[in-house]
Amino acid sequence: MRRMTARPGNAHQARLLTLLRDGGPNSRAQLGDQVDLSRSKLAVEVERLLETGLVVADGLAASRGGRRSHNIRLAPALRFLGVDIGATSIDVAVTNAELEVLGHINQPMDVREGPVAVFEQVLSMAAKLKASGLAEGFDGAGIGVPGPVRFPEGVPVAPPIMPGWDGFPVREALSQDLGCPVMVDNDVNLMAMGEQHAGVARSVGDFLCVKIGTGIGCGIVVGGEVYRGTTGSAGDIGHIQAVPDGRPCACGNRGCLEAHFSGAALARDATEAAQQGLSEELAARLEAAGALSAVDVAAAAAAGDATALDLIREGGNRTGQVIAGLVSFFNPGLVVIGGGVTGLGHTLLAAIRTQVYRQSLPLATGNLPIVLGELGPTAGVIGAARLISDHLFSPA
Amino acid sequence: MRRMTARPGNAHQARLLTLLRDGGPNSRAQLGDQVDLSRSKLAVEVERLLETGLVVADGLAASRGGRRSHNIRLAPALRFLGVDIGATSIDVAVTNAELEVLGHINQPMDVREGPVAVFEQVLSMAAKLKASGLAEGFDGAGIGVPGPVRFPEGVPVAPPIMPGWDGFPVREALSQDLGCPVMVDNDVNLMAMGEQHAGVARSVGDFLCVKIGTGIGCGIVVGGEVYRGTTGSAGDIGHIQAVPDGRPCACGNRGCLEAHFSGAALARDATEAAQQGLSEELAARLEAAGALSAVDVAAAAAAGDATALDLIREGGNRTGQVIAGLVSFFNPGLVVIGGGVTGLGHTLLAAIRTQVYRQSLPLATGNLPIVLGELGPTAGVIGAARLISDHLFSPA
DNA sequence: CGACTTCTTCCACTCAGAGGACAAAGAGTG
DNA sequence: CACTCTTTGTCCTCTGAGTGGAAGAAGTCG
Repeated sequence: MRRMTARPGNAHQARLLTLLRDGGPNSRAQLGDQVDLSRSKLAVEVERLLETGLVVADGLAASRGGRRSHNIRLAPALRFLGVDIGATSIDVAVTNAELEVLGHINQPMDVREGPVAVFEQVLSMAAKLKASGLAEGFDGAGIGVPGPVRFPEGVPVAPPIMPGWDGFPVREALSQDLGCPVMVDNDVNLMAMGEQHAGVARSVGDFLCVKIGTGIGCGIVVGGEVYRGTTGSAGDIGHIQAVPDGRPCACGNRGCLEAHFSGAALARDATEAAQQGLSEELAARLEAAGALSAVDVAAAAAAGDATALDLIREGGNRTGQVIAGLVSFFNPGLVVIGGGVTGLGHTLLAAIRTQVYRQSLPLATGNLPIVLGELGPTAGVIGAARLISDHLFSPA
Repeated sequence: MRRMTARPGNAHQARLLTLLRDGGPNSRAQLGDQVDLSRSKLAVEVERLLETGLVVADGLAASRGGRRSHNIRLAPALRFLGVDIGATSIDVAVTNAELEVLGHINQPMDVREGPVAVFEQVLSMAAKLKASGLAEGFDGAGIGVPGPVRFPEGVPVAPPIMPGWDGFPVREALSQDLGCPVMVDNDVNLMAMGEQHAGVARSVGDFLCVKIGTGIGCGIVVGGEVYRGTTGSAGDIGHIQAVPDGRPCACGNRGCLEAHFSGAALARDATEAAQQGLSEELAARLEAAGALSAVDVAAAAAAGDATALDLIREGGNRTGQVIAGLVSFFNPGLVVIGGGVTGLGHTLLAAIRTQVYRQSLPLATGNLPIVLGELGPTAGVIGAARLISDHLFSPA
């Protein structure tokens, strides 16, 4: 089939597309209730959208007490590709125009293998999804990378954990290979957009989304929009000092949050504890697997291992201290905790909450929910799909 | 004279008013270059503004090579009142519609005397300005208070250093007394707006404005707009933990930045040092005045007193640490340091810069100026005038 | 003085959008 | 089933915002 070529011709059409995306199939009448346009105007714009093929008729709606309305919906053949490149694995998903995930695959891979190898992998994963009959082609793709991005150009800048990616024209290259429009953003920002679109952050205007994975980052949403900072490095909280004169960090400083708590730090601490004989549980796992990861710590904690729980609590305290500072500064309406370590679950959450509620002022914490992300690994890919759909559903 | 009653009738007129406010008198042709409207449309809107009296003719402009243009400007009789209520003093100023300060008076007063006493004082200061012939009345007033504000209603909420102000209807009360529209905001936000309008932050979209006075606060500007947070307490960085298990703070926690460095903390430290005989300079000043303030420390430092310099450096380090965290998080394009302690000047600035440049990542600090505010005590009142003019120059 | 620019006004024309009238299609009622 | 009432969709007219061209007014420059 011919892929999506049209774009909304004006702001009204763009608004209608987003309503259909976020609210699913809808009747003209219901749309009219939401957009504050005259019926005639609405009819004209819907007609134009139908002509472009972005929107199709979808049967009759139930009666609301009078004549039944004809439903319309976004073209069911539209497909978006959501790609979430993590430090150690890649998530790729296909969604329809309503951003529902139709297929999702995950594959371990180290970003440090460089952009060429990574994108080869991404393309083969995308091909696999296509081959399974979920899509005949892609109308757009959103890509998340684990480092700062110059957003308008879609190019990673000075990514500490991604040597070889600096300045690589991700957007352009992938747009070529996939043959569709592409947008690139920091993975944390995409997670925030995902939780905003389909997760816990619906209907919250200003919130923070802290992602604890191999590193630690924070998505910042202001007035419903992701804030990226002057150079695209906003939310880079992994290198905030959490412990004065603490551990040396890869960045050259000491005591960075990331050096004391993150997937990588946790694995290292656990290994050390196991070798020192502090925990039989962890030692057994180390023996079995040859190396420990955050997942092992989570499992050990779930099994009641005191050392593992201590590690998590300790890390949660550190993280909570930093978040407390951010809460005082930013006064968000919600804090979402997500990322690979969500498996650490409520032990971690409790530690973070304790610190934040203790250290920040009541006015800021009074009505501040601190919750785990709802979408897990799909947050990133949904956010990626959302990113490209926001782009494509805005006037050209 | 009759005060300003009209408001711009549409977004075009609002835009023209702001252009005239920020750019001074201007010809129709020059305005046309900036607004992307057809000449005819522009002429119509200007005509309407002239009818309302908000704008008046102002002679002929210089020729740009052809027929000379007729200048127009904002009504010269328009007057805004800018009020900046600090913890220990009150600033009141009158500005014209271009937000130029025509008169400015300052009077010491403790906010803790409560809103009634303070506003009595404010009104008498405003009356004094009026009596000196600078204004026949006020078309609007902006008020800054040293604590969080529920912005839409213009009401202070839970202000720690302002007992008796919680919930006081500042906006409504002053609007009654002054007989003109009033807007209320946190003093730090107003300082940020002032520096943005007429100071160092012109043409910067995203920046932080750290005010170190009796307390410490931070104005946050995102995309040219002040960000106030969910409950109006954004930027309240005085109670971020700067020293683990540090000094007890009035808020109930330990180690808050404000407890270790602020006008109040500095005065206390200096007094202590003087009493312990660590500094002859400070001891002499204590003897002479009976008490020490931040100003004394600044003077002693200027005179080369080692103890005073140490105090400033120490405080700068602490503040710099906190700011470094904020820079990593927020990735601003500029950091402005202002407030009462600007007298501490470059010693303080150097200490802050050192910390920030050392602790934050290069991508965030690479092109990040950290500078002292340019406007000193007028930043607040200019920001206040800007606040109300933004309000009045927007469509009703 | 004449040629060329720039500024301003006037006017005809286009077009988005509102809103009313009316027809179509359903629900509810006796 | 006949009737009324409601909701939906379409058509048509009207208004007002805005554009762009033409022409006059008021300059500059050689």
